[in-house]
Amino acid sequence: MFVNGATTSGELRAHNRVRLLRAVHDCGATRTRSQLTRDLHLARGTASVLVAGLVEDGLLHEEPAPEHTRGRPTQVPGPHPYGPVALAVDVREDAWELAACELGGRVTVLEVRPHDGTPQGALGSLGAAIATHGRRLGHRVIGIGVALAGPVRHGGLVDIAHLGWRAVDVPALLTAPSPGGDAAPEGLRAPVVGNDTALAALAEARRGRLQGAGVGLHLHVDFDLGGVLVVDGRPVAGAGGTGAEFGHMPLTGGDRLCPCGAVGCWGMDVGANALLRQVGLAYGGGRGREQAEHVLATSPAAVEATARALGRGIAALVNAHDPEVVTLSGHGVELWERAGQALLEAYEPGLMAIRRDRPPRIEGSALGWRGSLLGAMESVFDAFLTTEGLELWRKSHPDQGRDTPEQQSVTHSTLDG
Amino acid sequence: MFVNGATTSGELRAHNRVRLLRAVHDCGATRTRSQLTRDLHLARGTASVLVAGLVEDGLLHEEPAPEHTRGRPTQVPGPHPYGPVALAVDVREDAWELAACELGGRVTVLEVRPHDGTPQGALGSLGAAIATHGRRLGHRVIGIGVALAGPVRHGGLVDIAHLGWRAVDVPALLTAPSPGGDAAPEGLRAPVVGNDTALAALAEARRGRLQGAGVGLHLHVDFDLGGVLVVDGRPVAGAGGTGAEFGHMPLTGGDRLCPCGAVGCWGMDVGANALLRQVGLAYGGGRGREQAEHVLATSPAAVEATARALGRGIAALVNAHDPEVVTLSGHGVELWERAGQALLEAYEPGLMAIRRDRPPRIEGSALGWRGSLLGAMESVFDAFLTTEGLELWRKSHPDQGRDTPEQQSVTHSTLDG
DNA sequence: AGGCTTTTGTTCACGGCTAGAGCATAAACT
DNA sequence: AGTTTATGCTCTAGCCGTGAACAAAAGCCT
Repeated sequence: MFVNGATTSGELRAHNRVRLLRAVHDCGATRTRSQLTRDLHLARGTASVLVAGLVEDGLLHEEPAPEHTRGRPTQVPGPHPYGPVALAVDVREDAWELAACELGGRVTVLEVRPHDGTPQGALGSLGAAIATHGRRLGHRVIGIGVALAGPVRHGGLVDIAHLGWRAVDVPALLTAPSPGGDAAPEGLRAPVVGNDTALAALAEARRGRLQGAGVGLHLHVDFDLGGVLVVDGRPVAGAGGTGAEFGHMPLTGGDRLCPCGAVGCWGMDVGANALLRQVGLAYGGGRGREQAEHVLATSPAAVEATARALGRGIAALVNAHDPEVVTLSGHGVELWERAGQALLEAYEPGLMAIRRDRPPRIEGSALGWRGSLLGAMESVFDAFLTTEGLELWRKSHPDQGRDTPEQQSVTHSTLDG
Repeated sequence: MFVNGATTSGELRAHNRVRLLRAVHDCGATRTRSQLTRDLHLARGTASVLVAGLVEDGLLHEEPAPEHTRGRPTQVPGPHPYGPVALAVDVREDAWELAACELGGRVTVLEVRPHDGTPQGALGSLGAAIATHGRRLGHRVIGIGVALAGPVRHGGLVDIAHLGWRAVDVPALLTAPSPGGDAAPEGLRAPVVGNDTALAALAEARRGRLQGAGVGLHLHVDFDLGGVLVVDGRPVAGAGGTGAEFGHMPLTGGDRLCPCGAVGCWGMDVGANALLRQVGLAYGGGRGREQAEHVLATSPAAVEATARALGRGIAALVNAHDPEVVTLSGHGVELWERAGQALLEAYEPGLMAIRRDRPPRIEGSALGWRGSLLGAMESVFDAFLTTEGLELWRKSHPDQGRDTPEQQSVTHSTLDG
């Protein structure tokens, strides 16, 4: 029932390797070795052996700490220059962004490209880009995480109602050889697809304002509204992976038919589509991002109406789940900044009386629109930073200790370029 | 971030002790030692040492397995006759029930008593009963779990709107010396209070129809409606412990003021109060259980209307959370049995189109009205079956290996009597 | 500049733990 | 009664983290 329990001496070592690497990753490679030793309650000798092993395996690289006080100077373990790299992608309705991420979370954007919203248009060019960069990074690639603006069914079938995507097999389209483009190189792992809201929540839990929260609620506002509960640092993604759809509950008393097939979904009253509808403009189909931003900037009435709908829904969710914090990303940040008062005026009366003394605080995300991309990265590292993931790396990198000159130049230049 | 990870050799042993004990508890002490050895991937020698240690500490007791095939017969580890006992209580609006539970989950009901619904009336007599039985069981008592029909704020403050309980300090009232009754004996642990819905969900996850479900939804129907998400075998109890209130979301479009202080809560349309209202009877105040049962048995129209409201709300929650199973307890079992068709007719249209192919199954609880009591027990054992919990037991039972005659008679007779 | 203090990295003997092999045990099968 | 089969028990080997002693590398003080 409980995860991650070592039962033999060997697993013990593996488990401590994971803990150390996880600690380095989570703090962004800022903690010194002596700090890590203290924080993880390790003996100095143990830490010594562990770090040496991880350096040997090409996972870590130590550099002198920039600041000293007294005593022998310590080192800062960070990503190995030829160490693991996660490819992360954020696929929106109108463009995609591909990035490479090192252990510790440093992100290098590799490519950004607009597309036409069709599965082939969006995923064909992306598949080729992944193949190209994947080949250049070689065995350093530990996984590919893809954030998508729609429910992701088990295995990667994606539906985006307002774009007409119905059960699109995203991993298959991404690895299929595109005409004129590269085919996916052998040995490249299959992409792991996730919902953009769930991944934004994951990033918020690891590097944003949900850090340390036992139970948090994250809402992501784009054309419509997504939301998910975060428990112990992990979004609750549902049994089939499609569980970040808090927008599809009838919380605001509407009776409009939602593209999802249900009636009165709350998400229809919050997001770019709702803003456009408020001012009488055409909406839907994943179009109108600029117009919606214009409405946000110029039409306080529409913004406040949307903020009130958001506040009413948040109150219902807070009643049900009792989160510690509520975080907003995407357009939610602007709604909160521009019409926070209107939001709170709808929020507070919707709360149960016992929650009104200390309602959970509402915060805009510190990660802005980057959350989904960062979450895609974190999902890759979550799979890697396990005993199994590290064992796989070890097997495929048997002589990482001695730096092979050819490998250096090829891989190193790519991530920095 | 991850729980339960051993980092030293000593913790390793402690961790394996917990795993073994947990396995015995979860299967109800039915697995043989050889099965446990295989299931936990232990070497036979290791299992030998572990079991011997746990027997020595007065935690386990081995008996010959009733059935053999070929080969040397094996033993079945079960609860030690003088081993740990959890006290569990279910406090409803009109009565409470106190039980003693052994490792493995065997329940012995100690006392059932009606009360008048006031904090003093309900908790005074209960506190005395706990003191009496607690004294008799002595150091065997590892904790007291209390299920209560209202939101439980951090530390044990309970609000039950329709009974007029406002921030009632339940642990304090339970341990205060009652006039003419027993005071709590020294050393008896403070009661741990939980919400009845959350505890029913916990029991369902451990011994009911949510077993093995990664994400499940549990709804408990009594006078009104409670609901909670179950993730990896644990109900998500919220930041302050009041997170099992799915009934307080406006999912059915009503505009009635709820006793909780919000408007249009879904829970007002599902439960005994709703049934009474449907047929024009007086409702509220935690009264009318028999009348409501009469309505359930004789008024199909009222039952179907309630079932439809339940179905509509479940659809919204399924949309949001994508659970694997939905389980119903309390009156929910009867609603499902008597008006399952009406429930499904409201359920299916409320689902997102992508969920209609394989909607999560809905099931009545196998535990009936016993869920909350069993959940209270499980919450006590969850705290006990940890490295810390077992260490405490070991310290307070230094000579458990040799059976002390006096201790035998006193403690043994009590649990069976 | 030289010695002292402080903090960290390294090495190694020690005790604890599990794995696994070999042997003993106790039943069912032939 | 002997054989087969599965399990329990015992002991050695190998691995792991601890903690102490020692080495190293800086800042601080005189």
